[in-house]
Amino acid sequence: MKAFISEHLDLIVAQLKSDQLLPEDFQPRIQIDNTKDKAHGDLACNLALMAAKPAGKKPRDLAEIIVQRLQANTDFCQKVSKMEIAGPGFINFFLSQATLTSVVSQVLEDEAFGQSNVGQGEKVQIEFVSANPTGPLHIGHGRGAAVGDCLSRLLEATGWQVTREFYYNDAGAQIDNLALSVQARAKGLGPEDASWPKDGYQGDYIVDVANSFLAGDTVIADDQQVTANADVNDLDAIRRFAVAFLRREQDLDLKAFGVAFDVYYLESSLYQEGLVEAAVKKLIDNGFTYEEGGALWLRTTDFGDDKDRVMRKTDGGYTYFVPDVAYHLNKWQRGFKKVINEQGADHHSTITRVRAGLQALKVDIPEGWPDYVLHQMVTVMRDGEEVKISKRAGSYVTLRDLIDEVGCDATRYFLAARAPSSQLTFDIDLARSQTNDNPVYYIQYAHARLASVARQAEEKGYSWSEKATECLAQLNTDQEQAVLNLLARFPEVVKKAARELEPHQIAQYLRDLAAAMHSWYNANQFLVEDAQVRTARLMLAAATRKVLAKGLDLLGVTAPDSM
RNA sequence: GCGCCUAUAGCUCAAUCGGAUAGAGCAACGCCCUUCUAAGGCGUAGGUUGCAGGUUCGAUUCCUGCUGGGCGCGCCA
Repeated sequence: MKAFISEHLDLIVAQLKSDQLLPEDFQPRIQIDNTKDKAHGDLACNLALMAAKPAGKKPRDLAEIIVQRLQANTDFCQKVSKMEIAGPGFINFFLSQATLTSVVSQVLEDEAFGQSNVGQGEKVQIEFVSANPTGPLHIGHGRGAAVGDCLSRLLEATGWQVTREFYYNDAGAQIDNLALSVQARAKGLGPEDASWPKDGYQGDYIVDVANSFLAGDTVIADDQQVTANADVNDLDAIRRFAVAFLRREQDLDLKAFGVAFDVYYLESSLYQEGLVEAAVKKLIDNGFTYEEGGALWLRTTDFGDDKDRVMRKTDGGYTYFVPDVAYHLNKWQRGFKKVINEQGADHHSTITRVRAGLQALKVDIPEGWPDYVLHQMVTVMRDGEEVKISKRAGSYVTLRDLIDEVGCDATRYFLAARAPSSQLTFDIDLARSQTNDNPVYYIQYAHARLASVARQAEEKGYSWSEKATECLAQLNTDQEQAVLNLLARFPEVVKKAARELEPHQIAQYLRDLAAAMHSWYNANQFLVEDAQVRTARLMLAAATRKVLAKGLDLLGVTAPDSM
């Protein structure tokens, strides 16, 4: 509908230009907004405000001219029943009843309602979580999982071909530390012993890994199968087993969270396939490196960094961002013109380095590539006190804890319902309480109520057809109009959330829609005697239920038929 | 010291690439279950949008400078 009005306004602008009321070079970005206040109609436009100065007229006078010309168009007036000039010069559009209710049949008939083709089938890769296999996933990973998966769903809904990818370091110093820690536990040592590895992982899960290793267990993860040989002196075997064990554990957590990946990418494979060496050679050949103090440096300051960065340490090993550059070159070469990295804001300093490295490769990668979505830190509260997140201390709140205590739906909703750029306080006590403090229940309850209405309509033999559009004129209460307006907004909300990479906009929308539904439910009885009214309400109820379910699905939250 | 994020009602958060009177939930108070699920609804109260400037018809939004909070600033990842 916005597009419809926008097209007509474009025509008006063209007319005004040819009538010399507007300068030829005037290029307005015509903005059609949803109104906050119903008194302002359904949609509002600021064209007269934008064009007033170029036209040399008062905004309200110009608005008057625009409205007159629109009123001359009968096609337009069929869809827009009334126009008003308001405030400094807004033009408010009141949609006709037929226009307002048309969304009901759209929703009921179009299984793809809300979807669009903005992405035009282009490939996009979303890398998220990417936790190292040194322990169970913590709540920060949970936020990454929730946001990353919702972004994936949003982009799928807007016509992109999405690859979900998980990258992990299976070979670095932290993995050595992991292996040493497991070995120490296998030998019966604890953190209190003198020979306990320096900075060893102290969490209880290390004991589990050690016991499983000693028991000769077999674990399967990421298409690899590892059987423990129970030899506490075989550090290499311990390393392989520990990585597989923890990867399996992480995958079970992610599965319980409703998140699945298409690709698991191992840092070690970058070395095995020579991609790191190839990238380094290219950087050297391109002249962006120099040797100093026995190390090899990349001149990242050429690309906006505040100082140059070491690529190859004096011990011959590469610093972490070098394989990162090789990895992203590989992403590019796999044909991903659009890549989104969802990661914790504590790693934001890598962005400049990776982008600098990619530019220095000189392979025509665009300057701002790839995109990043950074989520801020999550603070966990329990019993009114902050629970510290520390991977090495082993006393952090795991994603598994949350899923077990709070439930998958509520956890996903809480972690995705806030802007990623905002810090998040996760109050476990609040989230796990079975009271109505929990906003996800509010939305799910709206869905369950509508499902219940549908059941009872069926029991009473109140059948209806999706084609009964003539009944829709009966939808004239304030509450029904509010629901209709919100339903019509759904496609643009999905598009906007996808464009701005902000899943929380969906959560916000769903809350609004649920609120409108609950108000309606309380104000109007659905299963009334009047067949016309009843059918209209059942149709709107079915459409609302469908959109609630679609929205919840974008968040990865279930839409229960009863609660 | 430098970089990124952030500051909105008592609390947790929204606010459409700058729009009209800044909105929800929780907490507080008052109502509504003989009616399709009260995990609900209706109403009241609650604000100098951290501070000071600037840009403009219009600023929570953009710019500058302060102040407070978080994260980062390693030949760790």
